Amino acid sequence: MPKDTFFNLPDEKRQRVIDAAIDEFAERSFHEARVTAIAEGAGIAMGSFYQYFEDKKDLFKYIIELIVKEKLAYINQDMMANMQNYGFFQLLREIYSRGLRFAKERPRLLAIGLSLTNNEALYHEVYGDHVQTSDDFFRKLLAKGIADGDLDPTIDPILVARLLTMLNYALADFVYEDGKLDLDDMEIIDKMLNLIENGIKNRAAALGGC
Amino acid sequence: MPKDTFFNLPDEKRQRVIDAAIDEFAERSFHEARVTAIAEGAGIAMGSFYQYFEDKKDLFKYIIELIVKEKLAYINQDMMANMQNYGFFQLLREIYSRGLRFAKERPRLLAIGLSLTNNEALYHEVYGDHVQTSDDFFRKLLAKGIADGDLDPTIDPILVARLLTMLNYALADFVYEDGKLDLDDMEIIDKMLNLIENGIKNRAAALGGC
Amino acid sequence: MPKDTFFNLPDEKRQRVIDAAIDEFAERSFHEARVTAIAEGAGIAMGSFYQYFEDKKDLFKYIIELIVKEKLAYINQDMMANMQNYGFFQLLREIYSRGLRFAKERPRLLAIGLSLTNNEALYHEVYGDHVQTSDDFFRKLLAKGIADGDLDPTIDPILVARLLTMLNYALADFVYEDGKLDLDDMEIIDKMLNLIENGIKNRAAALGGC
Amino acid sequence: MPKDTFFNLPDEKRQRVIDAAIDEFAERSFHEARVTAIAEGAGIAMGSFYQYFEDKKDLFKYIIELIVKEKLAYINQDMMANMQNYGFFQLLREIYSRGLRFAKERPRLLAIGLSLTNNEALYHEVYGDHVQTSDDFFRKLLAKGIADGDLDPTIDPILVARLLTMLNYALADFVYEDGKLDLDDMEIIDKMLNLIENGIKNRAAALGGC
DNA sequence: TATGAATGAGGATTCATTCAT
DNA sequence: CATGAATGAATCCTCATTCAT
Repeated sequence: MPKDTFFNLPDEKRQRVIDAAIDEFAERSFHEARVTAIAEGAGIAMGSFYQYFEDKKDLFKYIIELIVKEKLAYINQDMMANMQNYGFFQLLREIYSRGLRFAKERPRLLAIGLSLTNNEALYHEVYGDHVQTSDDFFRKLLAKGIADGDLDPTIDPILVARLLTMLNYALADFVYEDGKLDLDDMEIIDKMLNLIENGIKNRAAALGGC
Repeated sequence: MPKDTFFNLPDEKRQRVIDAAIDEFAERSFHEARVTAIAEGAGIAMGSFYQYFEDKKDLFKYIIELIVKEKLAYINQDMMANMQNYGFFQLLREIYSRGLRFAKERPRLLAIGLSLTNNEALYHEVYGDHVQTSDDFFRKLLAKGIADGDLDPTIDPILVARLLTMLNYALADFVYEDGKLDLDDMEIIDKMLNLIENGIKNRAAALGGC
Repeated sequence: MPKDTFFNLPDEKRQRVIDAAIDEFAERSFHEARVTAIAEGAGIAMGSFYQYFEDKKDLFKYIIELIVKEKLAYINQDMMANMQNYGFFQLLREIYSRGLRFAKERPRLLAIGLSLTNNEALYHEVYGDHVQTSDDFFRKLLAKGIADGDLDPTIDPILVARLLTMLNYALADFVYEDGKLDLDDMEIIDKMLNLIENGIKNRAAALGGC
Repeated sequence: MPKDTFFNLPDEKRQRVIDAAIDEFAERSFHEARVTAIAEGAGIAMGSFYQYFEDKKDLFKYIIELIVKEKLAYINQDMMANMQNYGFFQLLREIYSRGLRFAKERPRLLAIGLSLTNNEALYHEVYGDHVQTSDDFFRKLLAKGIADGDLDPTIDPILVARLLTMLNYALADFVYEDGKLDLDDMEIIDKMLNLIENGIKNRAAALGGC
């Protein structure tokens, strides 16, 4: 947790530090990121850095926290608060499209987040054990979907929750790789939702006799 | 490419070096990994390391090569060679189950591989541009599946190929997180294949009138 | 170019660093010179060295720059500015005597300069291509001497310029070898100038019949 | 002094070692020269090197010895043995032209020799104190020249001997810098001898009334 | 609180020389 | 004698963090 001195900083200066940190952490892994580069990027003295933060990790955790907050801001809070009024696929579509927008509009934040997922030790240090997983959220969503009769009741919610999480990352990755895919955003999402809904089996053939 | 001196080493010693390297690279990213730790872990002098390898990257590339070879050894070469005799889902099941076995039996190798996918610069240095992607493979498989009438011909093969790749990673991740899931291997795979095949929609309800 | 931190140092400390560097570079070639020895000699931490300089070469270039400046300070700027008022041999005498004084008073600086002339690669890195050679200067001087009628117009200015440069080095060498010669400075110079002027032929005999 | 094992080597192999050493020492200073490069260049094992030589310096001294011998071979022994039959300038011309030929035909040997002159410590270790100087030789030559009436008896033989030595180096340098001068060899030498003989003063003017 | 210099613990790499076979 | 692997001291350089003002 940053020191009080950091929060007492004039907004503009505090923001400069945050921006410099995001720049550096987006570019390099936590270990490779250099405190000097951040201080220089923010236009503050090295010594000041340690007036504001315990150490490099302290800043990093703070940045991750900001990213999580920012990510949440992308979610349609209103819709989430009134989940019960929406169908499962409607909600899923909303979640994915907001996630994709975040990825496109905040690519550096996304990069930092992704890099964190690849450093298990650091990940646990940042999130502790109460790993507020995206899995948890999807599990609830799935439970609701089954209860509402939208979903096949025989699916394994734990497995599917994980897959939905992974597919969310997959979407982000498409963006991160910058346009490997030539579809516009909603088209990708709708195709993906269709797959999730119906799978890839050639149903026409299978249902031929129907 | 390691120097001849390395390949002339007695098997036991060479293996010690490889093991020490795998230990270190599984634990830390390429940048964080310490040559000293590897040398110490292998019980050789620092100087010896540089008799065997050009530099740290030289060793790393070699280890990656070993991992790729090892991974290939897990694949059912016979089945792949006779692809045309098998159905799409049969092949996919085989691929996933072999991949999962590799992940369970060689978790450290998997970890190194995953960490490499997160360092784009290094990744390209190791693989060059001829990156024989898993995507490519799945695209061919999908084309065959559509041609054979196994798959819905309206799916987007590029998107689906990517999703199949991601799901493969997802499987590995389950294992890497060590038993978060309480299903046995084939059960996971079959459930996953079922989802891929049929999606998660409540078909019973939908087809009620049929 | 040293970093600002170096120039912001208290004079005394900065001078200590410079002295330690001169000591080391006078004793050992650029490659042999040890940064640690310089840091230790200056009483600073290894890390500080790299706060002041980019790297070893950065310091070396700076020292060379100082030497050049110092050498220039030995030259009679006034006389050089008013070259046209002096005869060729008068100017040459001045140049040689000033050069000799520099060599005697700053032997370590001389040693560094001489050692640089023996590392062609480094030399070019330090001076680039605009190598303001001593040859160039002597060529101009010779042209003037011929125009003024002081010099035999049939001499080859390029060759002679080079020889005058070499003789300048020869003078420095006498000094560097510490008193191999028992003449006092001006006597050496006058003898040398006499040789340059008249050669070593026994003119008395040759002109006997005149 | 190389060990007996070295001298017992088949000629061809011994020569390979010598050539490899000359290559390396011509390219890099003594300190920078790598024993490994020499061993590799000669096609011998590292261990063998130390069967032949005490250490790197041992080989270096030996190479210097060879160079001195080779240099002597360039001198017209016959003429030197019968010095008394030749005039001073005749002998000087011979010495310089032979020296120049050596420089042109054995540039790598020359390079090694020159580099040695720039490492005083090493120089003394190689030659000890009995520095068989070229100076000594020229002094004798000058004494003879004066006795014969060829030279101005008022010159300082010690100074002039040194200058003649330096001019010899100057010649070598011209060659080493590869054709900075567009004169053919004998022309350079004759011009140089003329300068040494007569100096550069405009004698025509001075002797106008004669 | 701000500053920026000082510190020193690493870490990669080189290479002469020794050693075991 | 030949071989070539083994060794480890030396050296440059980086950078998080501390300190003094």
